Amino acid sequence: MLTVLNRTTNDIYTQKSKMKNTLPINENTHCKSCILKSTASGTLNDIELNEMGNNCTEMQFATGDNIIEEGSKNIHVAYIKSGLVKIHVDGSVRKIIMKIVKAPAYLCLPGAFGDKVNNFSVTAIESTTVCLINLATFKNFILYNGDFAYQIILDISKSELLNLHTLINNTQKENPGRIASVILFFFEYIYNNASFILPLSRQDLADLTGITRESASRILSAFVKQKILQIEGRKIVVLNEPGLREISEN
Amino acid sequence: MLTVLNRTTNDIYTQKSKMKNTLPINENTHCKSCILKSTASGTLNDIELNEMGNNCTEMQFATGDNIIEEGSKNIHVAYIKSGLVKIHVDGSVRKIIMKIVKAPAYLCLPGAFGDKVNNFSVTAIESTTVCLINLATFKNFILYNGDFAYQIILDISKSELLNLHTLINNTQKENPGRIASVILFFFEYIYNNASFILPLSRQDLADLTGITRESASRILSAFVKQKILQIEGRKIVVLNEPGLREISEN
DNA sequence: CGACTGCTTGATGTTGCTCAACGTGCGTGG
DNA sequence: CCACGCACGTTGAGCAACATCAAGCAGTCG
Repeated sequence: MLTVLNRTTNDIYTQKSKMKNTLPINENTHCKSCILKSTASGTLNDIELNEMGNNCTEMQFATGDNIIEEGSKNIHVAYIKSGLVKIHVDGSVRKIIMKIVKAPAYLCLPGAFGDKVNNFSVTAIESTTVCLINLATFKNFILYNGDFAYQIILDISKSELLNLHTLINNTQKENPGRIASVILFFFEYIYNNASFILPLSRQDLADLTGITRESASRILSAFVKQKILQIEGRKIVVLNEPGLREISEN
Repeated sequence: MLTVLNRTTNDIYTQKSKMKNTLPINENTHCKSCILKSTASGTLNDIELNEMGNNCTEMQFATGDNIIEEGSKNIHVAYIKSGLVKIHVDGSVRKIIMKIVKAPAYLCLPGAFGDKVNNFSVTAIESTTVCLINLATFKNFILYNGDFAYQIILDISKSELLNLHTLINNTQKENPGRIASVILFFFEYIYNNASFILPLSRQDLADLTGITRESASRILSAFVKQKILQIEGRKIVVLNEPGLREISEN
């Protein structure tokens, strides 16, 4: 059963392996010695960790690679050990980027349990390492290890409170405020540095904030004119953080 | 410990009992015989149900009564047995109604576990019966009953997938589409009837869709002119459902 | 009766989308 | 190799959608 599952996992990813750089690193991962364990996995004992190792595939994705495809069957829980991804829905007319998630984190846990198929696509926006854990194995840990279950609930809860901010950001603010918030998010939360390379195109930035590409571009230009930002392609330097913060709060 | 908790619960609600009609119905609720149990509670055995009964207060709220106040300390899990509520955040400038929740349902589970204080206010918009369950008791069920934990995770997951629709509704649609979606929501999901009394003011409708009171009013008037709706105060009759659906899909 | 709340409608200004033009870099195929 | 299509980025002009401001109306409560 375990090996079969592992093979299934591989099959899926070898079938569509026109992707470059997308290779399983380790089919029988040694979760026991993993130093990037989630808080939840920290509650597992050696036997459970061994079982997790037997039912988990670690994979490496390059920038732009598709990690999870919307509509595909839901047989894993994805945990990102390192890297950065975007979670998005690609509608016919417009795309929406739901959020940017940095490692370490579980991806779309509510999606994994709420539905049989994936509700979102996930794409790497930096080089990213992912553990794909067999959903049945994961469910067993929830059923038989209360501490694990509790940590998972905490994890989902916290991530949902963050979603609230996205919703407020995208419904209550004018466009410059939305862009400012996203810039601050990367500054403070992702890179913790006033100077960084934005891992998103202008189109992505627009999809993340629910505005058009043109508006996003114009707003960035305006920020440069106001000496709030310095921009060179995707390289951004925040020159006036208080100013940016004021705009983000509208 | 159990009785102390129960007394604490009561204290909170007697202190602020300028509210009319807000009375604990039953301090030692007989959860065992409750026919409105949640799926999660269905996994509890008699001993656990008895413990839940000892740590849970059932209360009745009238329309307009505040059930949970934003910023208050988080010591219960709220479960609505019957009725209808709005979950909202009252900002200084604007209010946001996050969503409308009908019984039976747990309220803001992610809020209960993700933070020490409540992130939202909850207000009854129809006569509503609520069970307030001691948070520590609830946590124990998660820790020691895997089936319960799993059901709670399913519950949170499904509710979060619904939140996605809210987000899409409020970011991807123009104002008439948002209003149309809300009308359809009450028609199909809440009342299952083309004719109903909207339990929201125009202001609430605006806060729920992220638009202004005036716009909401104008859009409703337009729908009447187009013979899509018939409106008399808060009474709404859907005359042209396909038309409404088309607008809601933009 | 006046004060107040909830609702509606009109006039006006602003925001931001759409359309369009133009430039750039990249990959593909002749 | 160049020509071409294509995604990305920037900027301008015009227009539709909305918010804001303002006025007025009906119902309610003290």
